[in-house]
Formats: sequence, C-alpha cells, structure tokens
Amino acid sequence: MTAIDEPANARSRRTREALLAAARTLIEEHGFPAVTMAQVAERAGVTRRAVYLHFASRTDLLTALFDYVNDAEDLASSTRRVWDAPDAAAALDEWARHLARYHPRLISLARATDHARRSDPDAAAHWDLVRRDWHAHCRRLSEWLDHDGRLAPPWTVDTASDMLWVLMSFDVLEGLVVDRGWSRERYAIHLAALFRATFVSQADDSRDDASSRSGTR
Amino acid sequence: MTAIDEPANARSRRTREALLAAARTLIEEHGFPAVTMAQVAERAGVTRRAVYLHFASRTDLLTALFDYVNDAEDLASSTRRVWDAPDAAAALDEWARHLARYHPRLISLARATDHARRSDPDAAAHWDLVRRDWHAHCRRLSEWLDHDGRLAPPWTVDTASDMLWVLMSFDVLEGLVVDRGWSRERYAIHLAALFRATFVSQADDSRDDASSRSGTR
DNA sequence: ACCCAACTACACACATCGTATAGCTTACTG
DNA sequence: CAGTAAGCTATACGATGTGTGTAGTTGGGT
Repeated sequence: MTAIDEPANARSRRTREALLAAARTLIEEHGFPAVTMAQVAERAGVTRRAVYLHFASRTDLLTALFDYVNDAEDLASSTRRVWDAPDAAAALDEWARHLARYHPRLISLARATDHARRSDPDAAAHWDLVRRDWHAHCRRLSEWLDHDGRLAPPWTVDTASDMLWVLMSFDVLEGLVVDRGWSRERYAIHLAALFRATFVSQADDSRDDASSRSGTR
Repeated sequence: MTAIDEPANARSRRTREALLAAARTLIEEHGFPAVTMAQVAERAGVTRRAVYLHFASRTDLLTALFDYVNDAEDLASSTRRVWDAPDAAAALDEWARHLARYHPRLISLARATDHARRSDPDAAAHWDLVRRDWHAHCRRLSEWLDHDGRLAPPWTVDTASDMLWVLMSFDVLEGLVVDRGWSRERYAIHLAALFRATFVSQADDSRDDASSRSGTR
C-alpha cells in the first residue's frame, strides 16, 4: 500500500518527499486549516499543479503524510517495550510511557487528520483504520490484565479496552502537554498512575514469583 | 453580554432566533464543516445577506449559538448537584454524572467550536474562555478533595485539576458514547469509578462521621 | 398614515480546490 | 549520445464558499 508507485522516477520520488516534508513543517507551524496546496507547492519548489500529479487531493496528501511519518518515526520499536513487559501491570506502565514518548510527535498530524475527517469521508475512513488499530492494542492490554487476574472491578475486558482507547485521545495529550505545559515525563508518570489505580487490582504483590507466573512466553 | 442588542425589533429578534435554531439543527444533522451560510439562511427563511445583519461572520454565529445553547440547557442546575454534595468524594461522583447528563447534548456544538478554533482566532478565544471556566470547576473539586484529606498520591491540587480537566474532553465522551455505543448510564458509572480509583484515597470510611466533618457549610 | 429599521435582490472581490491543455526539461534507455 | 517518455511548468477555467456594497422594498411601532 505504501509502494504503489514504487517504480517511479528518481526525480519524482524526490519531489514527492519534498512535498511531504513541506506539508509536514507547514502543518506543524501553522496547522492544517491554514496550509493550502499553493503554500505546500511553493515551499517544495514546484507548481501547485504538480502537487496534483502526486496526490489526488488535499486529503490524500494528508493521509499519505500521516502514514509516512508513522513509518519514519519507528512506531514498532516503541510499542515492543510494552509487549516485552514481564506482566500486564508492567505493560500498562510501559503503555503510558509509550504514549508519552511517541504520541507527542504526532500531535499536529493527528489534529490535522481529526480536523479533516469532519469534512472529508476519505479522511474519516483513514482515521478510523488507525483508531481501530489502536483499539486492538488496548484490547490486548485488557485481556492480558484479565488473564493475570488483576483487572479491577467494575472493569471488564470490553469496558477497559474502550476506556483505555479513549484515554489515548490527543485531546488529553494536547490538553496536558501543550495547554497546561506538562513535560512528557510528568505526563507519563501521571498517566501510569491513573491506569494503575483505575484498572489494576491490588493483588498479593508480596509473592515475588507473581511476575514470573504470568509472563507472556 | 447576552443582551447587547436588546432593544432590537420584534421581527429582528424572531429572525435571530430562527437563524440560531436553523444553524443548530443543521450542525447537529450534518456537522459544522458541511453547513454553509446559504443553508442556514434558507432554513431560516431569509436571504444569505440577512444573516450578516445579525452575525458578523460564520464564527460569530457559531459562538453565539454555543452561548445560546449553554444558557438554554440550564447548565446551572446540573452543576449545582455537584457543589451540594456532602463531601468531596461524593462531589466527584456527581461530577461524573453531570458530565454524562449534560455534555452529550453539547457534543455537536463542541465539535463544531473545536473545529472552528483551529482556523479562526476568534473561535479559539471563545473556546479558551469556556475551557478556562471548566478548569476552575476542576480546581475547585481538587481543592475540596485535598481539604478533606482524601487526595490520593501522587496527585497534587494542580495535577489533579489538570487531569480532571482533560478528562472532560469531548473526545473521551464522543469516543465512548458515539463510537463505542456506551449509554450515558454506563459512561457515568465508569467515569465515576475511574475518578474514585484515581484521585480518592481510601480513607477511614468506617468512621461514619467523616462526611459531616468535611461538609462545605 | 408615516417612518425607519429590517430585509431583499443582485452584483462584486477574493480565496481555495480541483481540472484541462499545450509545451518545455530532465532523466533513463537503446 | 541521441531520442523519447515521464515529470514538470505556464496559464486558464469552473465550482464553491465567505464577506461586502448598494439601491430598493416591506413591515412594526407610534
């Protein structure tokens, strides 16, 4: 899906990258609504018409950019730590750290995509795919917690998944990190505290072998 | 502030109301980006030009509409229950119920305002005022909890206020109630559970006079 | 019956998206 | 090292939407 036009010209590939880079910096500087195709073209050093030779529409450019950044920023290595955790409770901590580590870089693009999806069905479809994927992660965490017997009442796998999922909201992240000036560190710590207090039941932690009992492998 | 143009004509007042009602239903049906001034005018039965005799811009119409609905829906009576609670922990429960009771009616308008503020400084300013007001509520709750000696670690009044504030996010509400199909009841219960587990320390509830000790009056 | 505010009818300037078309340039290929 | 096709430019166009300008018409209040 990423490499549909793979056998493209060298020049073409360069222009495409320049357009994506231009769009990215412009969006991060001024926000998506303020960024026009003309501006992207100008910053990339091409004609406005040329942009449409690479991207069918403004929305198409945005979604391609989102995927591009998602790939470039090495999402996989950040989530691996979550699934490598010894038990579900530790995984939840890592999940909070992952959100604090990885998502801040996506804020402006996520905002842009969220903005676009309100007026464009294509953007909405793309955004839904991304969020569906996130929800699967949250479900996996909830199931793990449940399997370890540490899912606190009144939570079920379903409700915990949903709640974890909405807590990934960029509104939450942006509100704290941007509007209220929280550091990523502070964000990670307090989000982890919220997760733990809310979803993790106080099991017999005195038994030190508890972690080995419930490992993944 | 609401009645700046109070001495207006009877016809003028009727038209203004018709425009607000038209805009409201249209936004709730199709979302703000899809609603044009021409459509609002048509539904209200006036000329597009006439809309600009009542509202300086599309943003102005939106913010006026937000305030109008906020007043009409009787916000005050919904929040009163929070501050009438016997103690801070109960107030937090009421706060969750308030959010589940009152905010769903505002979803489309809040989405619209949030959308508009990305591209319009005036909308951003108005939205900031509303959110500042919300933050004050959250701070009051946190201070009450702290005063009752039931603010759980690692929370401080500052951090708890901020976290409570971002949890008011319409992303959270919309994600659960719209995307995941939660009922308001379910939303209220689980939000209250999250609040309680996260922010309220397990105090000596056995002492039944604890509530009387920490009342507001 | 009068008058002024409120509204209409219509035209304009401007921004932005997306498309069309003819021609020029650059990179690959034989 | 030419030839050629892909990639790009230059320029124009249609469609929508916002917000303004202006002259004329209507209706509510006195």
